Order: sequence, then structure tokens, then C-alpha cells
Amino acid sequence: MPPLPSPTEDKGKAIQEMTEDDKAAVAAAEARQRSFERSLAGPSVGKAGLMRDQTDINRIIAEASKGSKYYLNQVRKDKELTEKIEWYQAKRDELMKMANIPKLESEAERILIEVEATRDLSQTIVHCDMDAFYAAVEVQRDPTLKGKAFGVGRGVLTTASYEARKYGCRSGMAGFIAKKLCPHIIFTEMHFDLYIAASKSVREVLLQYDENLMMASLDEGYLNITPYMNANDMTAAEVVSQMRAEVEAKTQLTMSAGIAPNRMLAKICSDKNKPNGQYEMEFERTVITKFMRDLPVRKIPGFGRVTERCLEGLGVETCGDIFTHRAELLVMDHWFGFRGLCKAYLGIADNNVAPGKREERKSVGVERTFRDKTDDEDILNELTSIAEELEKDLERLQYSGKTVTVKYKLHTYENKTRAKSVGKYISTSKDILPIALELMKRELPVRIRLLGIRLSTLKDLTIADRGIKGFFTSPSKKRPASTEAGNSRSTTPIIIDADDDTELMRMEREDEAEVMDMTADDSDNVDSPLPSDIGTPPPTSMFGKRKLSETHLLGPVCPICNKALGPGTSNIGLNEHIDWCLNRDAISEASKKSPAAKKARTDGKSTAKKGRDVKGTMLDWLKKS
DNA sequence: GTATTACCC
DNA sequence: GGTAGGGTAATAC
Repeated sequence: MPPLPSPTEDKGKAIQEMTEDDKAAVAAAEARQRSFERSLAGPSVGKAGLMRDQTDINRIIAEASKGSKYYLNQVRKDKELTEKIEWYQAKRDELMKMANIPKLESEAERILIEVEATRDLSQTIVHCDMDAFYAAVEVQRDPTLKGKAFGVGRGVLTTASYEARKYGCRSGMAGFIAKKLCPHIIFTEMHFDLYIAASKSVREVLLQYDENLMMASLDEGYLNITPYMNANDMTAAEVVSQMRAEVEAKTQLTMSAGIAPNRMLAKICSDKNKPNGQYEMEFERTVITKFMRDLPVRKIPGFGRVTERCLEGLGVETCGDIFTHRAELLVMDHWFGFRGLCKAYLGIADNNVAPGKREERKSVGVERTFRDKTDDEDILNELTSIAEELEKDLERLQYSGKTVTVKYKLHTYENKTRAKSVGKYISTSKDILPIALELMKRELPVRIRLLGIRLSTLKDLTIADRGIKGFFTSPSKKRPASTEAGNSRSTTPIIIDADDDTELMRMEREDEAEVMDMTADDSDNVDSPLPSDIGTPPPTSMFGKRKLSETHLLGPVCPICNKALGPGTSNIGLNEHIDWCLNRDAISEASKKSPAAKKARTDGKSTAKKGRDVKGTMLDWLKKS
């Protein structure tokens, strides 16, 4: 019998013997593991409010995934991301070391004030979101599902019923993982035609409240109810209550809604009292900024898992942290888009609501996942079948295009794309397939689990291509009145397959990444210390082999102006350049090297030119919430 | 124009 | 054993 462990060998003692550094390392490793498990759990985890102990759920998911190729791919991606974050951190430290922090902060505040000036509280925007839409429709199809934990879709869940969500099942989750979390879960097939029909019913109701309804997908949409409120002398809450009641009466489906001055806030609000609830944001600057302050950045549409982790690496978890870290974030503008972050912090975003236009479609594609294929003939046959399906879609949707992109996913889950453009618009398998085959043959041999073809650089075939002769003749094709009664915005004569509501939906959709698209308005800001191309999410190519070899070829690249400084530039030379770069733009004006630069600055159109007292007031005002 | 990545539902 | 498919946009070269 082994001796009893002596008191000095117990765990407590072992921990005692750890140095502070050891403890910190253990804590960091655990945090990293949790972070990785969170990312494994899927994109929708963390977006919606977590209900139970998500950490435990994440652990079960990680356990179930372990060892699979998918898991290994996630490990690889996680490693890359971790390196990227470390790169950002090093970059930040390097830049901050030589920066004049008070100047950076005042510049950041100047930009915040500029962004604040764009706030518009005049429009009442509503985001409508059907509750577990596909699942709710499935219950109507098969009432025995009512009250049960079930998921819609095979392989991957497109929707989980609320009962299944209690166990941690989420949309986008692998079916077998859902089964681990909830062993009694039931799976149902998708019935797209039913969702389309239900969506159409919902849309008909919503259109009565705003004829410019913007559908973001089959189950959600944005409205601007300002005119309706005025015309009917109703409050926003009254309008939305009535609208939701009307939707439920007509479809027996419940809907949640958010009311706010812009689309981003409305979308966040629609989640607040889900399911079957509504939430109205007060149309008051201080209330909005207070709301944003504690909001995790991940909640903002367009901020996904990767951005979340990158920002987390810079100490930013909530929108409030954006202000706290404004100096670091400004210096990292090129990779994080400082103005976009400002908009998130201030709760400012687009409030335009307009249906998407048909001619705005960018691509049509078909892709399929299957069990690993290695046989060349199998692969090319699959490609043929995909091309035929694509032809049907193009015919149905009435598009042709010039760029063929073949996409495949290796058995390791790595994605690849190969593209080729041709001189004329094509739309048939006869034209597309040879190009796709040519692109794919060059890749053989491969072991793949997915294959797809996408056609882009589109031409809308429903726009009559009338030549100079036909210019004055009225177009022959009219939009059927039945599809979109009273859509006065549509000036282009187009024809829509009245039965194809999926297409309609897509057409009405608009860019979801509201806060990230803030590029347009600062091109004339000569005074800005920022590179002109702001508003860019972090590219992964900023580190790693390619960039390193470039550094060898081109010399170091200035992180401020992004220019290569030429081979042989020393670190000192680089630092001098960066210093100049920062100074040039008056961030480091206080170094007082150049009175001329100071003068130029004061003469500029900057909001900050009035000096310290005004700035101080502005800062207080910005912080106030 | 091509390839990759992030993001959304 | 097993992790979708339809898209959009941005970036670098």
C-alpha cells in the first residue's frame, strides 16, 4: 500500500509553491481554453443572451468535437488567430511607446465629436424578427412537435426550438453535437416552400406599416414607421404592438421587435424581449450611450467571433471600453477602423430603410457538401451536376454573368477558390461547365468534402437591353402588381417571378454590417492623422509568411501610412519615419519641434482648433451618459 | 481580376 | 461517423 500523501504533497501546497507568474500562466491558459471552447461552440453562441452556464455547455461541445477533422481545423484557426492577436498587441505597444498619448486622446475625441454630429434621432426604425421562425412553421406543419425539443435541418441545425435551446442547442450547430447536449432532440427536414409562404404573409402585414420595408431574410426586416406614426397619431410602441398582434392573428406566428433611431440599435433591441416581445430604446442621446456602454461588442451586427477576440486582445469587451481605449484604438485605426468603433460606442448607425434592388445582386451560386471525394471522375461529375443546377437557378432568377468561381473545401476543412472571367455574359451549363472543369482539373488530385460554383459580375436579364434605337420605347416588362403593392421606390422596370419569394427576400436585403460601413464621408479631411482608408476590419494577411517576405523585399512598412520604406531601412530609420508620420499629422504636436506644423493645425478646419477649454467641455459631454 | 477572410441568417 | 448553403463586403496583390 502506498504511503498516504503527506500534507506537503497536496494540491493546496502545490498551488502555494507556484510563483505568481506560474499562477498567472495557468490562469491565462485556462482563459485561452475557455475562449477556444467558446469559439468551437459556434457563431451564434454569445450573440444571443446566454441562458445557463454556457461555459459548461461549451465544454461538452468541445468534448464531443475533440479529435475530429473539424476540431483540428478549429485548433489551427485558433492558433492563427492567437498569433494575429499577439501581432496586434505588439503593434499597439510599439506604436503607443512612441506616441503622444494626450494628443492621441484629444484626436480621438475630435473624431468622436465629429461622429456624434452625425447622430439622427428623427426617424423611428423598427426591426422585426420572427421567433424561431422555421421551428414555429414546422410546428404548424406537424403539431406533434409542439412543446418538444427539436431542430430543423440535417447535419447542421438551421433553427432550434426553444425547448432545444434550453439545452444549449443553437442554429448552425452540428446535429450530433445537439444530440449530445439534448439526447431526446428530434430532427425535422426543412420545408422551404412553407417558410416562404409564411414569410410572405408576414411581409404583407409589415408592408402596411412601411411600403419601403426592407427584408433582411425570410424572418426579419426593417421598417421606418415615422410616417405611419404621424399619419395615425400613434406612438411607436402602439404601432409595433398592433403590428405584432396583426402578424400573429394572420399567421399564428409570434414576432419580436425593437424600436430605435437606427437599424443597428433596433436590431439589438429586437433581441431584448425575445420571444414574442418588443423593446423600445429611448430616443435620447444619454440613454443610448449609457445603453451602449455595457453592451458587449459582439452584440453589434457585423462584429463576429474573430473581431470579438481581436478587440478582447486589446482590452475591449464592451462598447464602453472603446472610449477607455480610444488612444490605442486610434493608433490601430488601420486594422480596426476607428470611426466604426466610435459609431458602436455612440450607438450611431444607418437609419435608411429601403428595399433591396434586383440589379444589386452580386452573385448566384450552388454548393454541396458530401462525404470525402478523392476520385477525379467523381469530382468532375459532381461539378457537372452542380453546373446544371446553377443553370436552372440562373434561368429562374434571370441572370447571366462573366466570372466563374469554383470553390472547394478540403477534407481538412480548408476552403479554396479558383476563378476565371470571360469576355461575354454566360448563363448555361454548356458555357459554365468547361470553365469550371478547367479550373478544377488543375487542382487534382484532391480530397474534398465540398464543391461549388458561383457566377458573378452579373447582368440582370430582366432589364431590357434596349439599344440606342429602343431608348425611347417603353419597356415591355412590368413589375407584377401582386408582388409588391405600392413600392414607389422601384423606378427600374423589372419582372419578378411572383412565386419566388426567396429571391424577393434577398432583393430586399441590405448590408447587415451597418456600423462597419462608415467609409464615405471623410475623404476631404486632409488634417486627419489617419490613413485615408479607414473603416477596415483586420486583415489576416497582415502577419505571417507573406508579410515577412515582403518586409525583406520592400523593407519595413510604416504602420501609420502603410508605406514600404525600402529594403535596408533600419529600425531606427523606421522609428524616425513613424515619428514623422505621427508628427506630420499633429498627433505629436506637443513635441513642439515645428511651430509651422502647429500653425497649420490651428488654421485647419478641425473642431478641436478652439483649444483646451472647449475640448475639456466636449470631453465631459462625450463621457456623460 | 483573383484569392482569402469575416460575417449574416 | 458526423459541422450547411445561400449570400455580402473588404482586403491585398
